[in-house]
Amino acid sequence: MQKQENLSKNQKIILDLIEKSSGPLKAYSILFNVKKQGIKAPLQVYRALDKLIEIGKIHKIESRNAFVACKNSNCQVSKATAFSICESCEDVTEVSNLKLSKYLSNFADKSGMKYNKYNLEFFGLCKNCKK
Amino acid sequence: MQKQENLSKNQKIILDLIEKSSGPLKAYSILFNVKKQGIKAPLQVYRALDKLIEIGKIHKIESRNAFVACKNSNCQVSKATAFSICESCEDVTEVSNLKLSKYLSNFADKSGMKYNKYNLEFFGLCKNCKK
DNA sequence: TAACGCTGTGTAATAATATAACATAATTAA
DNA sequence: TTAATTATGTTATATTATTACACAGCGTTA
Ligand SMILES: [Zn+2]
Ligand SMILES: [Zn+2]
Ligand SMILES: [Zn+2]
Ligand SMILES: [Zn+2]
Repeated sequence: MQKQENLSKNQKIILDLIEKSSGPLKAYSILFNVKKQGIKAPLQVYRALDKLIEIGKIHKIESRNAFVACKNSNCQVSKATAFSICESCEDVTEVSNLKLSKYLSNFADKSGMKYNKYNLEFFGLCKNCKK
Repeated sequence: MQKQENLSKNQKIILDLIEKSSGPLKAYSILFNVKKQGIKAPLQVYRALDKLIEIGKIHKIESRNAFVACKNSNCQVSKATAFSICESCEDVTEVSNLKLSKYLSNFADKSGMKYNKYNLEFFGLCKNCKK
């Protein structure tokens, strides 16, 4: 895994912001929040996001167009991601369940396709919201 | 399940187009293709898409912002979807595997979340592309 | 019939998300 | 030290999706 020390300036700024956030952040909200640190254009944000995704430091929540820090310590799983998303408060938690990831990583159907990556999003109501 | 006869004019036009397509369609490509049938504005397309998704006739491929017809006959599974996506040719196939859907529908982790829906996207190379 | 709720339509404007194109600097590899 | 690779900065633009408002059609029901 690439060390954080190897990240570029913009990548560090943006990873730092995402890691400190309590929930998923959207690209333009990230942009807004890093303007004071000299990042002025969407592309600067998207480029950093792309890199951070590539090295597994963050993940994109596809159904929300939002980005979260990886919560699996020393994550190797940018290619095998699962999240649970509360449809009421929009809280997102990264699911880390070894049985699930093994099951999905080994999944094969009759299509003859070779999978090298998956993304799973569960939806429902979190503990708080289902009260 | 709602029958196609109950669909509105715009909904029928758009479902028909998606069902006849060999792959996922994007919203503005749909718009372009139904202009001759009197559908002129993005919102008309998105409204029909929303309804068709709601009743399970189509699904959205979240990672691609594209829409496909449901291939599970008499589909009740708009709340439990799985797709395999070829990263080379962008071909998309709906995975229908009873074991998988049971496994995921019953999945529960320690988070205390009650899931009522999931979406799973597998990525890889299809038969043709991995040659 | 009239009032109402509900679903769908039409239209214009705009918001939100993401990328293309081009120029340059910094870092790494050969 | 040349070349290749990676990152940056900037402007413009493309793509995806929603807000807001006006109105039409249909079934319920008062
Ligand atoms: Zn992770
Ligand atoms: Zn919640
Ligand atoms: Zn389906
Ligand atoms: Zn392919």
